[in-house]
Amino acid sequence: MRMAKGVEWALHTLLNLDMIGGGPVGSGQLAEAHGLSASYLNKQLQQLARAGLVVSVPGPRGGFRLARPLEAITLLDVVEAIEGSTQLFHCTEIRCCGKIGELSPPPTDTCAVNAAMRRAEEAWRQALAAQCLADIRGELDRVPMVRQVVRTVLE
Amino acid sequence: MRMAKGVEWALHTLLNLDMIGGGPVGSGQLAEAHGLSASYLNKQLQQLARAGLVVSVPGPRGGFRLARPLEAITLLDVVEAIEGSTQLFHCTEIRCCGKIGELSPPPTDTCAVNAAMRRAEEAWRQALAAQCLADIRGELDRVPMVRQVVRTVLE
DNA sequence: CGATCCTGGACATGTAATGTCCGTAATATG
DNA sequence: CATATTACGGACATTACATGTCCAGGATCG
Repeated sequence: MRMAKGVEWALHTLLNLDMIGGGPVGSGQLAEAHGLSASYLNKQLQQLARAGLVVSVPGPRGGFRLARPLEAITLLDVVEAIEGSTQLFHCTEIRCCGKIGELSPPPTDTCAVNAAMRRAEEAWRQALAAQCLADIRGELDRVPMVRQVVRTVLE
Repeated sequence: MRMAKGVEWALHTLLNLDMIGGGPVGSGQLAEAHGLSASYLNKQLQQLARAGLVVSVPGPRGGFRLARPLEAITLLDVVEAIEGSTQLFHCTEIRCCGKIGELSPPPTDTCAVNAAMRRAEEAWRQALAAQCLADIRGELDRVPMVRQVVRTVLE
């Protein structure tokens, strides 16, 4: 049970896109900035584009730019864009299988185990939705050099 | 990003062990109850035993029994026993890699991205720890037949 | 027109969950 | 004591999915 690395890549890349300003940046440059695989990061950026978090610009001098300010992008937005779903627990209804399932009447309610796990995940989702990327940028800005280095690397 | 099925198996099996009462039940019977793979469920039960949630009894008429009442077993206990860890996000410190990493001074603080993700996961863990299996049993008991069927199947 | 860059699919690789098998140890029963 | 039953634990095969690569298209700028 482990989140895809693409989430980490996407979060740092979105923060870099913000620090550089408005112009689009190519996926190759964004990959070089953190030593990532260019073609694979490109896949993640396409998912961010489909989710409406970034805008893709084809052609020379093209690339990706933020679709909206970091204040309007939550951690949940990014996780769902990359992972596709934030559902950790998948109920397979084993209460309906085996001997117990055969002897039990077909259930009409939702599985109590499933419901309990979903309640916990909802707390996670809310905590993800309560934090936006601007909050993280605020922490980064307390460290000197960071913004300057990013601008140097991405021109 | 998906939780192991073993967590679902373990939760239902622990609930069954409670409904049957005190005597140990073999992993084969517990697997038949929900149509699960006997040898694989046995692995999960061994992990629950190592975590101290169940007690294993070798020999004929042996099996597994609860180590403590359901009031003292939380969802977090079970998830950690099966998954080994509840850490979803793994920071690979990509801020130290690539061109940005080379130009930046070695960081002394924890990565802000990592910190934010950990805050969200902590909310999840707390929600898991706030629910015990006795709560789920309470919901199950509102459905008729359940307890009776389990006792019939597991003798 | 040609170079650059995104798009999207196909494909290969690596890793972890899932599932099976078998030999060993422990213990209740006859 | 002998045997059957059960847990224990390692080795192995299978499957699913994340990761990574590659290539043929399409869009756009100069």
